[in-house]
Amino acid sequence: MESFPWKRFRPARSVRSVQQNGPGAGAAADAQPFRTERPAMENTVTIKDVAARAGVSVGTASRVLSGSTSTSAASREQVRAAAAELGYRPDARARALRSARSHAVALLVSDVRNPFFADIAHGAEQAALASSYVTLLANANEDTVQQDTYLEAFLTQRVDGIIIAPQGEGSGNLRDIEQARLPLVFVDRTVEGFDVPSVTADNAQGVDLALAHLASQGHTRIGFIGGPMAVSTGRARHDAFLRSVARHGLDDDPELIAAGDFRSASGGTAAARLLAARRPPTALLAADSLMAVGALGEVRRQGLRIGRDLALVAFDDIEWFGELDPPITVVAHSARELGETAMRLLLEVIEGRPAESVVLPMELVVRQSSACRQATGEQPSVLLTPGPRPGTA
Amino acid sequence: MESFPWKRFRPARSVRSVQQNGPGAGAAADAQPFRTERPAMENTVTIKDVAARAGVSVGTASRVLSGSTSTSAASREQVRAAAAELGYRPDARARALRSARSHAVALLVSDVRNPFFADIAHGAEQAALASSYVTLLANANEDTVQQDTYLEAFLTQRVDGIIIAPQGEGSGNLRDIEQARLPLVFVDRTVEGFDVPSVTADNAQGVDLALAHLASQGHTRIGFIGGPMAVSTGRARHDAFLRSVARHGLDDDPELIAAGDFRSASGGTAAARLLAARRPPTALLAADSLMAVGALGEVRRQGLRIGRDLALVAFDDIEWFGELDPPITVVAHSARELGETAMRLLLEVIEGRPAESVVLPMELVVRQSSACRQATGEQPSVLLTPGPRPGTA
DNA sequence: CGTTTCCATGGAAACGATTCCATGGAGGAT
DNA sequence: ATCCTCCATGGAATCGTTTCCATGGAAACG
Repeated sequence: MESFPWKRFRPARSVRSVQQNGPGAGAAADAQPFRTERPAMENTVTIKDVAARAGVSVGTASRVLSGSTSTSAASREQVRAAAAELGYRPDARARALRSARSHAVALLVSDVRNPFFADIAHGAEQAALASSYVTLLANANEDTVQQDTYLEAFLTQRVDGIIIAPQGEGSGNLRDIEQARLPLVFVDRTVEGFDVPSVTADNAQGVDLALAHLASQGHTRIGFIGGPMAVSTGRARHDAFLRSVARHGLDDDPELIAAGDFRSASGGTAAARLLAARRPPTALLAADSLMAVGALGEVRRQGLRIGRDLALVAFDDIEWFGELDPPITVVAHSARELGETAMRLLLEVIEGRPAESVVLPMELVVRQSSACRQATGEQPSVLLTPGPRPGTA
Repeated sequence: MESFPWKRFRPARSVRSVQQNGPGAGAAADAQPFRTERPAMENTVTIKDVAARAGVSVGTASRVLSGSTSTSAASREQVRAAAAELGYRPDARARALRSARSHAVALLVSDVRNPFFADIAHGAEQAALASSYVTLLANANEDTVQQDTYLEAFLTQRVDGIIIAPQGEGSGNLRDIEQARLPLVFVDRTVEGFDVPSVTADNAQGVDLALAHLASQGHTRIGFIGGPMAVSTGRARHDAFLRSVARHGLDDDPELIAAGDFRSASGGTAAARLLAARRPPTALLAADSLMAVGALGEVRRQGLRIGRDLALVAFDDIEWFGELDPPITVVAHSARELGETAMRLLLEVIEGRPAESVVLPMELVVRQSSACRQATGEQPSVLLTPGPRPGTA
């Protein structure tokens, strides 16, 4: 496989595919094959070809193309032209192999299908792109084993750095990464005992904002739909809830606490459990948006109306939360900003600059789901007014 | 940088990071730096080290580790042991460089934040993982330029294949990919004139299911919230709508058609436009889930009730669509299956096996948003019954 | 017992880039 | 004019792996 002339010519396609999604009948079963004899990409133009065409050495070609050391205007032009004509595309693998820099970073979230993480991913990805890094986005699927599988893959792919929303305790590979001093940043979640910069939300503040808001509406029995204790945000919000309940002098009935797994179904079951308590809550705080959606459905199924019979506040805002009926009050931080910041931190670490952890403040966005004042409870508070219909900030 | 003994020993961390997300005040400003003098991963164990430790040549070590040709039981054991002890992790880049196979595939969707694509991504990713391929997931952001940027990146990263939900017409890089015969699969969308296997939904059938359902409820004026015409699914659903309207003898008033961009906000404005028509529709069909959510909000803002005053059917099911108020009727295909199938196809193409395009059938899931019979119109149809409250399939 | 076959192995080439090193020439200073 | 400096360049080493080729020895076969 030398620099044969065939590299310059593109052979006409020899076989053709089938069935360009004809709007016809359902399942297609006939098998006109789509063939590719030579599986990988053929027709690769290497820097050697470019150099030959430009009439310079590969060294010079490389210098021009990676724009490092000084080159003459003449050869610069020659090489550029040759590269353009041949449609040269540098091989990132070869480049990375030699220069110990892949310009690829990895982002491992626990579930892309969770809009919160999708936003994080989006933010991080855009930030990476702006610095011309490629992002390998992967999905731990809320599963420690899969998390480890991907970390292993990132390690063998020799990415320049990793952003992770970690599951559980530090797995073996996570330790390896830290010890190998591969640039690593935690986003949204952290793991105890890891010496790694992180971007997180101020969970304590967020819980406090939510409870202060509900307390000011007269609620004293507030149910908490928490996240898994294996995740740092789950723990943090749970602990913050306890402290904040105490601070505001609310009922600290253990029956008012239920745990979910950050997915919508678990929010439903948790809500059911809370509502079945001997003295049910008059307001709910969900530690995550998807669980809030689940709770919303369950509450409605029980014939209660959120925003009238029961107040609901959720963590994490989502684009369409304002479109729900009723629009849901949230304590939120911009997930996109979380992702962007994490990527910024990672790139700084990669470039050897100092990076410090960031804690983003949370913000309360009042919508109609928490418009109801405490009414069903036993302490008859102020007369029930329609409540100031809050703008949908 | 030779095979020095330090490779075996992990130097103690020399500097420490800061601030493990103390729940303290919001913005952290003090700057105890987190330093990484040696940016890339240090401490890399190569196959040479493994070979040396096992007392064999690198050739033998490679043969054992990649398990290709025959090796003696003795050396196999030696090499395995040495690799394990040293914590050897093969360098995927070097491996790919030599063997022209990276075991990485790329998936380019138009917007991860759209739950539909998040599901596709999830399905594809899991399928890839099962065949031990890594997935580079990227986000075209509904933007042709960014799509091209990522395709360029994939090309230089020398991925083994690409799955894409393409934007617009075939961009330059997309053509290059086809001509280079790099394995390529379209998912959900296609591009005219490309000779590439695809996995799509049977849009014509889907539209027809929806309209048949609405027509059977007595609706004759059905508003269509379409997608962008620059996207194949947008065009396909639009055309199918026109045909299906004709087939069922419904009103084909051009005022009943509005176009959005597959994001929730555009669904709201489209709904507003439709409802402002001289003779407004009694039912809406949205070409995408997010636009349906937007429409839902707008309709409610106008004081109408979906499922009572106005029927709504949407394309693409989402986990929490059943949790909305009212639960939304959809014509759906499993997005996860779409992703899985696309990945299966891609892997087949990569391995040189024949692959044929797949058209997945769509299914109607009746929920309450379409429970209302036509009532506001002028032709007094059958007496208004409560309508068979359909199960939430 | 001699010859052929086959298998495991070591050494080296190759993959496609970057980077080091030596060199020749141009230009500036003396 | 001579020397020194510096810049552009070609050639070669290198990154970590796979794969080709040659070889030595054991097994099989006559």
